[in-house]
Amino acid sequence: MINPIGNLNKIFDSRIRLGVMSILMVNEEVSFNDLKQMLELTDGNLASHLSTLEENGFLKVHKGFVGRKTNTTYSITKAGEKAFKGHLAALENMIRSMD
Amino acid sequence: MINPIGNLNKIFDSRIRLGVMSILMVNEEVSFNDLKQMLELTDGNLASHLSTLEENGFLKVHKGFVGRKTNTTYSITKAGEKAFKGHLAALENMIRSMD
DNA sequence: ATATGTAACTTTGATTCACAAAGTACTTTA
DNA sequence: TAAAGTACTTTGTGAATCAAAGTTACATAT
Repeated sequence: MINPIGNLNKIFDSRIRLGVMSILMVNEEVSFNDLKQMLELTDGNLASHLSTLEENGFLKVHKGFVGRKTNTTYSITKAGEKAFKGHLAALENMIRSMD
Repeated sequence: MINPIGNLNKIFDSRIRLGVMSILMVNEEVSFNDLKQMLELTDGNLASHLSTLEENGFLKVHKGFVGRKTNTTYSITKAGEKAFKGHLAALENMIRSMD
């Protein structure tokens, strides 16, 4: 591929999805509310980006409890990790291999 | 800023504008047609992204000739370089400073 | 002189995306 | 019982993306 942007993953063009993935790369499991606060998003906005990532098989959802309150957490899948690493590699490649 | 995506530049959410900038970071001057071929874009699509970058003061345009044919070239501005470097730093920060 | 070609756009129109705000269902705490 | 929290979904609006076609201006070939 000569085209320097051809290997970038379209899913990660979104800064929010990029942010979610980068958080999940270094944190095994993160709750909906923590993501919401870290990224300063409304519920609806976060939920829609999370479902895009889930539909693409990049993360998985765990519905549980903290004490008696519902608590949904998210973690990255193998496929998500692979795709995200691939995207970062493409970014690095684009930036450095141009000379 | 705690929010890991808060320092990303919105202009560079677009893969195409990211590609243009990364090309112009390492090539002093690049023609419209070269950009078009490198990024595999239609005229209109490239032109619109270029004008967004220009409106933001990130690149400048030189209208010249090659022999007798018109030849428009683009180069990065100081502001563009600064913004792009800032964006890359924010990306790196986001990816690495999360633990 | 006419037609064809090339460069660099602009315009148009359709589709998709992003986002806030409001609504929903369920539970919990005061 | 009322208020608040969790995790959504729905709705509506505006913005962004893109291909395709049209445009302007010059160049070259016939």
